[in-house]
Amino acid sequence: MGITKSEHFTDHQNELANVLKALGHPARVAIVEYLIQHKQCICGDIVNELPLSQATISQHLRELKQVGIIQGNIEGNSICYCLNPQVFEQITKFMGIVIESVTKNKCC
Amino acid sequence: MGITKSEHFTDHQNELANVLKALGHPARVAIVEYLIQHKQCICGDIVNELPLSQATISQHLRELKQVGIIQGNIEGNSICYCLNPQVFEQITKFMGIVIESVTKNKCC
DNA sequence: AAATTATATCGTAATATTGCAATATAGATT
DNA sequence: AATCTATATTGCAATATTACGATATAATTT
Repeated sequence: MGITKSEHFTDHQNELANVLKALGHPARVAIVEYLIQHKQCICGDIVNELPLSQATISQHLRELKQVGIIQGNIEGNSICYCLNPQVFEQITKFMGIVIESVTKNKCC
Repeated sequence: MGITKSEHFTDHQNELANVLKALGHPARVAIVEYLIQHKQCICGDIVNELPLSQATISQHLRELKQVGIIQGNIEGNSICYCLNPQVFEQITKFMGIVIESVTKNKCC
């Protein structure tokens, strides 16, 4: 099929999965890492950095933006993108719960 | 195309992306959450929990196992799965770096 | 206003993912 | 050893993702 049965899962599960899926591509990890180092970017910066076409980079930026990982502000001619901390706090919170749970219990 | 150009990215970027992609599906988030609560599971437990077929659940478990999110130990007839903390520490480390970076710099 | 610069969108091809029925495998029980 | 129980694998259809050339849009500069 290829269609995820989102309706069977909780909002929380769907939202978290969407954010993690958006981060689940090396180009998008690379974009986030670029933003960690350079604080901000325009689309052209990433086009120069990664061996992907402008159209593809624009698409990856849109995906990151759609789930709130980055935000874009119009700045004259171009659009300035930067990281949105809230989403990462959500992810870290989830990971923290997992780690806490796991360290308490030995595996079978 | 549909093919990710992994060869253009670093091992670290590919590995992290693979783990996050594996977590990027609500059914697999649900499986992890089940493991947080119940410490361990066999395939049949998840089949009873989620409205997906046994074949589909088995496939999701395999994906989680492939990237090291869970580990499975043969226990007689069935296979006992549980969470592997190392992978989550890796993710949390990455998220921590992002959050530290972002809180230091205002967005454009 | 024409040209330039920067980004987004459209259309399309190739590949990947999701999901399930059917079947295979393997240990446990009778 | 035949049956049962638990899980994995195979094959397939439907849908999603990835990537890019071509083109559209919109602000900037000449």
